[in-house]
Amino acid sequence: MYRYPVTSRILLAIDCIIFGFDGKDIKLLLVKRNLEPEMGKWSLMGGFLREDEDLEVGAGRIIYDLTGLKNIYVEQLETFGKVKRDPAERTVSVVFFALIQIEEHDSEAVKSHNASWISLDQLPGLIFDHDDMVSRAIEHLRYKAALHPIGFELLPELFTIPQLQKLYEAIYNTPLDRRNFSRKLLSTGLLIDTGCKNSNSTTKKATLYKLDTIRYKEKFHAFWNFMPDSMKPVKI
Amino acid sequence: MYRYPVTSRILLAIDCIIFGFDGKDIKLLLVKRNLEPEMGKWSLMGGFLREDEDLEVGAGRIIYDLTGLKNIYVEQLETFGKVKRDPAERTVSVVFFALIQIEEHDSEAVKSHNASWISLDQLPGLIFDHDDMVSRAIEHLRYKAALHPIGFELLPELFTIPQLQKLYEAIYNTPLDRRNFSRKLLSTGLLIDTGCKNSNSTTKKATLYKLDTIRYKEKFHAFWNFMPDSMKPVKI
DNA sequence: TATTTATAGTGTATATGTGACACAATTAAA
DNA sequence: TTTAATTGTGTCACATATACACTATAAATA
Repeated sequence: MYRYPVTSRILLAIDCIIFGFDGKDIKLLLVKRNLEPEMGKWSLMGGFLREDEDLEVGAGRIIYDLTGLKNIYVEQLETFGKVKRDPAERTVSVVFFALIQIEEHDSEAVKSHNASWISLDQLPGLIFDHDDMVSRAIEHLRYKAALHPIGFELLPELFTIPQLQKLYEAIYNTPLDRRNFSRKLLSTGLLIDTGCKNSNSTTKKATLYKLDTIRYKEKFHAFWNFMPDSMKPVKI
Repeated sequence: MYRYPVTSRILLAIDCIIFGFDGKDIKLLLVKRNLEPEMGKWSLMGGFLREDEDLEVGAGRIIYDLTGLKNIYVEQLETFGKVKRDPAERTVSVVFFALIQIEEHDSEAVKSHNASWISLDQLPGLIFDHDDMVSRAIEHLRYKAALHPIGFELLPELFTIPQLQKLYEAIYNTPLDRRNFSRKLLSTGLLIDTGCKNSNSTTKKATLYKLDTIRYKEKFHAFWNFMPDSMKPVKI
């Protein structure tokens, strides 16, 4: 078989930005790096692409390894390839963006990888260009959440409207009007009233909804302009 | 210096999707491939990433080589990495998305590369997964043009509102109402009336505008919801 | 048992933006 | 000078967004 007459072949890494929401804060799953260089410092969860592996498969493997979860929301974000980004050797990193339901993760696996959930406002400095990757991912989260109903990916299967509101307030770091938020959300037709009530609450119990997964797919592009203009994503 | 103990290093390609607009149709700059495999077939313009080269620099080099243009609108689109995407050898391709002013390109350079401008509705089948790359790029163009004022990148420095309208009609493949289009455009405050008139027209001459580049940067995120909902990007 | 406190749920008036549509103005060719 | 093609501007009805106030529920407490 023909092989290209080009000398330089490059190491390909995959790094994963894994978002979760604990009901109050948006969090990232970060690990203490267990290999040189920069061993012991905080970084994104990553790994090297295998020869027999598609990119998304590699990302799925890395995420499964750390969280025990499959079939979650993952998209490719951007590829970082500055010549000097990794001091050891030239490495190009394809960065993936994942949203998970934080309750579902396998805490044993997380512990064994020396990983932790860390709030966005308490992020430590990360190795290499991982800070840039995170900035880009937060920008993308804000962008995408204003246009498409991806917020649900961060919530449990059953959720209340106040929970959803707290999520959006966390994403955009801004208070929202309860009444307008509720009306706008319900008008999307994406929520199904389960009839049940939230039992956690100490006062009036909120209605539990679930996502209408059929309409979710239909309406994935019809969620535009969900956030007010003043909240439109701006680089941070 | 430390080097990672991983065996597989991979060939990294860059492919560029270059859009132009001739006043009537959106066009892509495609080349007849001059190396094996698939020599002689249509493909995107591409090349291999050099060892000493950042990704964007590589993309800039490839685009400059073909068009003679620098400082144009380029963004990274997506990285394609299916194991079998290139039959010769595993190659991961980082795809870039470029918008150029079609009048400005160096037609000698284009000719010497066996390249042609081809309308979106007359695209030939392309090699490998380049068709997928193009689909993704068209989707991205529609998405982005509805949210950000990038259409200007495809027009000459001086342009008329009817020209701009034809551009958006071409992007979304739909007729738009002249009056509403004009009102919406002017309300962005991005256009500066040059006082001049278009001389090409055979009937009433349209006013020539130029882009307010300062407001362009300020308003890059404030262009949301520009297209009607019915035109929101849908996968093709 | 009544009251208090915290949170959830619904309604309305006003302003703003959008889409549909009609008419006047300009230019060159017939 | 009439005609045909294209550009520029105005208006009305309707939908949507925002700001804001009141009612309902549940648990703790007086």
